Amino acid sequence: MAPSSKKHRQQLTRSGSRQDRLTAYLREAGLRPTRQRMALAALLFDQGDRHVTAESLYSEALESGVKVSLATVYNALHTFTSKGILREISIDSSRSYFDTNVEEHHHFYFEKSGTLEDIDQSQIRLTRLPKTPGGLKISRVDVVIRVDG
Amino acid sequence: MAPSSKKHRQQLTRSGSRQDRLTAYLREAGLRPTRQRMALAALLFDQGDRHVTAESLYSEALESGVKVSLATVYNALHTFTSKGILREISIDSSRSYFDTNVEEHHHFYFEKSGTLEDIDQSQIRLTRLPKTPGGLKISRVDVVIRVDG
DNA sequence: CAAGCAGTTTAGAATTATTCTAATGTTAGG
DNA sequence: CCTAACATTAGAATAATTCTAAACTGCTTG
Repeated sequence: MAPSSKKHRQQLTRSGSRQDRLTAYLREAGLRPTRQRMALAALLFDQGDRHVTAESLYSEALESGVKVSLATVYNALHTFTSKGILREISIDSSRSYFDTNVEEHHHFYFEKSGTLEDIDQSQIRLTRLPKTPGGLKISRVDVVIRVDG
Repeated sequence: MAPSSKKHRQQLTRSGSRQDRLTAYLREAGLRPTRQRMALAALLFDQGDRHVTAESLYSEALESGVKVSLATVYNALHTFTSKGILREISIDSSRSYFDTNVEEHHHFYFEKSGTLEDIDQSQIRLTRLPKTPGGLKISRVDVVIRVDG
């Protein structure tokens, strides 16, 4: 027997510190916590660091019974990125990844599987960066180590 | 008055150390020096280090009166890359660049203009690379410094 | 140097990834 | 509750790239 929608909502709210945390997270980023965003945020942020593509997240969402369109997934990923709660990584012209780790860090790229793995910033020492042309400000430094496997 | 085809060919051959060099270059790479490849190779390799996209090279070819199709440009770029005389760089999911500099080196990426500039390997000191997972072999390390200009 | 085959080129169709559009739905504030 | 601002959606549109199958050409052989 299915719980009444009221009871169900209450359960969600009660067991909801997770929901509440996500809501707060989106709000802090200046985003309205809509159903779709909440569902996607749950998939993204409830399981440690992740690297997703629009398609992979879309599939996951469908599998877990969340009703969203692919356009919404693209929207959410870009919006999240512009608000700083995701980071976009482009390895291959055919694929753009979104990384839930927004700290300064780097990546291993596994050529065969096409997957990424984070490398903590402390694991790589970049000394002697060259002067930027015209003294332009560096907005980001990405190191990608491609490995054959 | 147009030169006879024989004379023309002779001229090309005579003034042709450039042509000959390109022919040799393609041959060494294991490629047949066809008209289209020669024309594209001339555009690519006769003017120092370059960063082109398929579209940009295609435009150049058309402007300089070379008859090639876009498909051929893609073909040539990928073939050249697989033979090691070009190097592919993906900065942005929407654009793939081909770099005539195939030495180990790195890049500045100018976010506003969407252009690249080489950074000699000696200009960056990468110390303490992390161990690769499973001891996998590193096939390449790319450092991209994005600058805001 | 003619013949033929493997490797190339081509136009256009097909595919893939992503963005746009405009209509509809939802959230949050008063 | 009402409403304005913001989000979502399906489907069309766009952009970059790849595929296909037919025509062509460089190169080796006879």
